[in-house]
Amino acid sequence: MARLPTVTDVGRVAGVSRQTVSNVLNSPTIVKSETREKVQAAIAQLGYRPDASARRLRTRKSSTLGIRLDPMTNGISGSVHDRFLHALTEQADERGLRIMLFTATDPNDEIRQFSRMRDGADVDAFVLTSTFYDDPRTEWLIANDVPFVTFGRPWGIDDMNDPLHLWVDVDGWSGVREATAHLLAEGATRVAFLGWPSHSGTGDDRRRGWRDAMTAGTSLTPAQLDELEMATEDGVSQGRDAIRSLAPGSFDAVVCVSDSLALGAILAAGADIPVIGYDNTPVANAIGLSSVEQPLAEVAAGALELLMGPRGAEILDRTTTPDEPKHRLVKPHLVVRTRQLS
Amino acid sequence: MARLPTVTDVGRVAGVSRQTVSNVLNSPTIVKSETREKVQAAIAQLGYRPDASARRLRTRKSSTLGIRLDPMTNGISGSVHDRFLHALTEQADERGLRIMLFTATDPNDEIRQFSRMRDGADVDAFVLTSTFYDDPRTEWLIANDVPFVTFGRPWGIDDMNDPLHLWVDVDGWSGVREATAHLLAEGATRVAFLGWPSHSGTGDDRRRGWRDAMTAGTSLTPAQLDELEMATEDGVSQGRDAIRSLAPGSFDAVVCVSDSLALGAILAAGADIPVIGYDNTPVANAIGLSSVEQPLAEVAAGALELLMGPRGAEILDRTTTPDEPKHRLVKPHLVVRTRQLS
DNA sequence: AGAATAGATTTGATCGATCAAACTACTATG
DNA sequence: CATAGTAGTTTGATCGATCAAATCTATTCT
Repeated sequence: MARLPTVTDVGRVAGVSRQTVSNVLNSPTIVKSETREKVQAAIAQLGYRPDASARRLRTRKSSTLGIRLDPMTNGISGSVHDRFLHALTEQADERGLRIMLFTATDPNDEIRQFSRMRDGADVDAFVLTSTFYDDPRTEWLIANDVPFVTFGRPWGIDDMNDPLHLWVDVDGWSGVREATAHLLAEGATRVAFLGWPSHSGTGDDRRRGWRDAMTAGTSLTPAQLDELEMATEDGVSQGRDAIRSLAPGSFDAVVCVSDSLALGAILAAGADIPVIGYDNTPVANAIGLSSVEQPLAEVAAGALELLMGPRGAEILDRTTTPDEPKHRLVKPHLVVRTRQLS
Repeated sequence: MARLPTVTDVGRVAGVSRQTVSNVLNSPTIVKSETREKVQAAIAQLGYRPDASARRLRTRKSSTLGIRLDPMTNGISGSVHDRFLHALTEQADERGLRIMLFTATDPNDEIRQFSRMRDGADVDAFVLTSTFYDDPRTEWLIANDVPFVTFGRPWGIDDMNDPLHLWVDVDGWSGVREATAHLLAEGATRVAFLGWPSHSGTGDDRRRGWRDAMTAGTSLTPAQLDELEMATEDGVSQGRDAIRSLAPGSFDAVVCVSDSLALGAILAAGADIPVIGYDNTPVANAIGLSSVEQPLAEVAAGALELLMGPRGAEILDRTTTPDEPKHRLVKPHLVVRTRQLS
């Protein structure tokens, strides 16, 4: 196969220099429009594409985002990460960015990967998912001046407004609150909450949503709410066991922090008790489980906007752009379904 | 932040030339071991990492594989792609390759993306998933001399042994045959098959597995088998409706081409009828559904082996390596569970 | 001893693009 | 009229690595 055309080839055909070709590509406004058209015709004629590696070498930008591919420990909810990744890839492409994957066994390994990819000039920025308390990854990235954005807010309280930490998150509080209110409006009076143990920021946030809705919509006392509140690790059988441990008749509906737990709740509680899950996974769709849907396309768009500004095609240096917003909280919405199962 | 060290910097510290440093990295054997150690010490001391863009520009290799991220139209079975991607990323990393994602709306759009990424020297090779009859993508890649491997065999009969088309696939015939034989061994006599309409190569292959097992393990006539065979689009409700259309008592077990269909079958057939699914998705695990597990790590390893040879770190030109194997069929295995549902 | 050979390392050129500065042609200004 | 200014374009240098060929050194052969 013949050598691919270069800027020089295009220039020769168009009767201009290589730099003018480069200008047509990168700063079209400074080129006389007549010349620009000649060059564009030559580009089309030769089927020219800029060589990504050469451009990256010169500009010191890779136009690539790194993102860790989670191992599928999440079970059913893995599709959330998957859908987010898809949305991110699509929208990044529109902005001229590529997505590069990596894996890591634990946070420290992940930091090692950051270092590798960063030093190799492989990526310009990282997108992190599943942040947690005192996340060492974000500390490292900030300390080493590597641009990044997280899907998930920083859960150490002080960090929420750290201008160096860009984040997008879904307002789980609002989502669970809406789900709970929906159940109350449908006639439930004692909505149980099936959540995660409280070391999870995300879980605590969703729990507050349930508690606030219950406090506002019922006359139950805090102590009574405590009895409706359960915490367990994620999983179908864990959900089932948790609901079985409740006294029958002590609750008439359940809100869960995940579809896995919700599926377990359905199995234990039977057809008469309405259940609402979280994440709107394919399973929820399959069995007719109402669930809180995270607007992942919006999250992806938000992440890119924080990194690149509303329209740009370049990663901004956040230390020099104090006016840009630093975080974004998007609202999920409840998808109501009628049960197909049991 | 200080400029990152280059080969020249390393050479200065080690007291050798830049090319020797390069040799230590790329052809360690030609460097005297004493010198090699000095250079390696300098590399460690400076924390040197080769610049990926510079290397790629010079070598004309990106050390990157492109893979399309499927939209989650697959519902429950999306996790298969996800797990494959994870295994691929991990093993590619071990071989010094990175994985770059892209999306496409249809096969022609995908071809356009191939062209873009290829011309930009962004990727060296592609990994394709979900091949189908007369796939235009593989034709294009072969015609344009772009290395690739597919997860899924080419379903046009002549193509199966095309030495230019590298492929890995899971032996669905064997998986479904094993599943069917298992049900027969457990006492079933009339195992129904819930498959896809016959324009799908994968589906046909799995159907043959069931038919062969039934022919070998029962004395049912072909006409009787026809009555146990169903075809429908994928989905839980489709599976449920298909099973409901069978006369009750006309079957005593079901094998399905997917976990989605299997879940539908369970809902329709009730607790007494054993059902086996395919893909071993998180849902199967959650509800205690037996299912055929695809060994995706093996598939990923096989894909890389076909592209790069058993140990290499470079993509081979398959036109010049007639001795390397061109495809690989891996055997899935049945995961037996006891039902947790209904 | 002198030449040939292999082993180890260095030097110059190059990959394809962009940056920075220089140049050209033409207009505006005192 | 000469000088400065500006828009548009070109030339030389550079990013960091590897390739190809040259150089140097030690060893072997006739």
